[in-house]
Amino acid sequence: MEDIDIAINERCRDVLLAIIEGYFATVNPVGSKFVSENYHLNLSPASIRNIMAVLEDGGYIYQPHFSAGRIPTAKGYKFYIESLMKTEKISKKQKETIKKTFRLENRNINSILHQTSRALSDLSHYTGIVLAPETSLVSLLHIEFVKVKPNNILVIMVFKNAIVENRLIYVYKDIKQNELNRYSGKLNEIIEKRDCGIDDLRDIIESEIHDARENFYSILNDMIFNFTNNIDQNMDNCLYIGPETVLLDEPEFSNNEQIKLLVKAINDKKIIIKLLGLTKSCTTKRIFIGSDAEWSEISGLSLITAPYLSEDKALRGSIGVIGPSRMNYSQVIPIIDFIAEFLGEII
Amino acid sequence: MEDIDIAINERCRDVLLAIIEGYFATVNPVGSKFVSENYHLNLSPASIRNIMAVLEDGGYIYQPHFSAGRIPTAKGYKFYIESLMKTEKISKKQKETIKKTFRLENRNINSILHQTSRALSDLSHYTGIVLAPETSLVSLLHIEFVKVKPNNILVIMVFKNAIVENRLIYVYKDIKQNELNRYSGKLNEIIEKRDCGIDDLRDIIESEIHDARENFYSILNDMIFNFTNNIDQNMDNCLYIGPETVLLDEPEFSNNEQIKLLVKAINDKKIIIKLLGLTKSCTTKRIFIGSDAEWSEISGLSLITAPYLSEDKALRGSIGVIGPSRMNYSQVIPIIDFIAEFLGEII
DNA sequence: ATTTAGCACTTAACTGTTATGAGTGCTAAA
DNA sequence: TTTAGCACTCATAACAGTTAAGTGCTAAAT
Repeated sequence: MEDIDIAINERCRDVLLAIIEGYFATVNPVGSKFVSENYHLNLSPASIRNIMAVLEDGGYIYQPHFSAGRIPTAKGYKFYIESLMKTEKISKKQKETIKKTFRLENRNINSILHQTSRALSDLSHYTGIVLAPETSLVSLLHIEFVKVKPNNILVIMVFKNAIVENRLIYVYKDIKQNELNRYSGKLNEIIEKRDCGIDDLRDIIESEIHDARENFYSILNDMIFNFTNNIDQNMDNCLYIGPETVLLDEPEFSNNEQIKLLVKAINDKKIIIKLLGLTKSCTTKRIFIGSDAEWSEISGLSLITAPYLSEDKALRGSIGVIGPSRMNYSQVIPIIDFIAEFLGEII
Repeated sequence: MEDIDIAINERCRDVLLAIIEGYFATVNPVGSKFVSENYHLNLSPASIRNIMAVLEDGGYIYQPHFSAGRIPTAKGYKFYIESLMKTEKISKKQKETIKKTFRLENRNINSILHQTSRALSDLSHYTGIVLAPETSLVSLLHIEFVKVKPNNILVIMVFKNAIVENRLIYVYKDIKQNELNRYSGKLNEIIEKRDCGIDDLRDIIESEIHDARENFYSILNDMIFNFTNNIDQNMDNCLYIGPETVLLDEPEFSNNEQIKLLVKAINDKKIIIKLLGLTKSCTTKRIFIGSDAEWSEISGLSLITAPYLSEDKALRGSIGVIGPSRMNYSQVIPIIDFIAEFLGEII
């Protein structure tokens, strides 16, 4: 299985490009005759076969069975994307259309992310995904305690990026709303004075408000414990996935087992979160190709991801598109790049 | 296609029961010989064939092709569930286990609903779904305005059922946090005095606070417009669906097209919301069987739903389980009933 | 030194035939 | 009223044969 290191000359590149484009067009293994007839390389099938043998040694293409044509491998796709493909620039008009699809007024972050995943799906015609930014590190803007019923207090925390999180907590001693207001007032004072995240706040409280009542401590403990503890739970909410059913109709998923793998791969949010998470901390886009080292679970699918970053750099997440490996990279990649940038601007 | 009205006597019932149970066990069309040999009805295959012909005329069973055994129809399943099946009671021990799976402390409603869908999935071994209760009709408990940045105000509304909703709105005139606090203080006074939902509040404001500044009106207008306008959007969030991939491995979905239909049916949330919505306003459970009048899109699947109702009757939603039509109704139904009741208690 | 034509070979996919087995409906006997 | 017997239908699997696509290799041509 180890690829032989081969020198890829001009002719090799041409043939590889022809195979990849031919495969994109027909979704069938591409043979030497087909390349010779449809791409004006001025080479006979026999010559092309020779070159194909070289490309196969190099690990760029493979044969599904002995007497079949060739199909690009993950390595082949990567080479294509990096070196062979001509990226189409996204037109100004298209940019305007994208911007229009976001109704910007009166939005909470939830619906922006939702809308982003839809925009990605609509424009790429594949499945758009959006990983929400982490909130745990963002500074707090406002805290509110609301007594819902005896012993039940709703803790609402507003972060500087307008994200609102809330938890209902149970306290053993009943506390009046008035008293709760005093607590929250005190905390908001602290927050206003200095920039602090949820963990910082806890430290500050411990070191500064020694005279606080016990209640106060227990509420805060519960609150923070709960927040940090529920992150894992919230992971589900953090992922916005567009319609996966469009992928089902792609010709490579005509086989029974392939379909099941596809559905399972997309429903296995853990893996997708892992892959998108890898991108989140990058500065540039990444491409995962099915059966690749990083995404070995399924072949035939590709995931293109790009990070986004809010202007104040407090918010960091990533977006992506899942499609068949033979998707139209030259169109999809600029769309993702643009939407990632645009999303960074508006959040 | 019209079913002939037939009298179902004791023997018919026995044979139908045998066919249904046989089909559940083997997932294959059930023939007369099989029934005769495996169920001690003391009848020869030939007699059973005669009875089968009657059941087929009545529309309770059908043949996939001429020389095949019989499979229950939707009508057959319904008759089985209503008249033939012995419902297993859920044991006290099982009840305890269910209760334990809910960690009750420090929860927001989101995670409770999430957990419910998981519990449904785990216990039934199929796909659990939960439709969140409508919030638009619930009374308000608390309102808060937080200035996020110039011209951007975050509106947070807490309802009496501890549900928190928030929207970021844009206002043309910049308002200081102090002034916002005065506004929210005023609104909270009103809310405290009388029970009112979001629409009521608007009416009260219009008729009572004539001296309010223009800003105040415009904020409120935006806020309420946005809330009522975004309900449709939020529908997506309202549905919690358990793992659908478990259904893929059921033997009836071995065929290519069937799998696609299955995935599409489950991903088409509109239909599921419609079906669950039908149940929400009912007082008792309902069962939808695939290819039925109400759920014609897919055959082979069944949806069992039950409404839940909070103690104060303010919250009304529904839960359900999607599984193959030959699922173990006698076990799944009591589980759903119990969880629906339990969920009503804890929210 | 390349390139290519020619040829033998491999494989998947399709075709047609046949056999098998499961299950039926009907009729006549018990 | 029940059942044994029989002719019939249809799906499925197995088998052999054919076709078409595509390959690798070698020897001839450029």
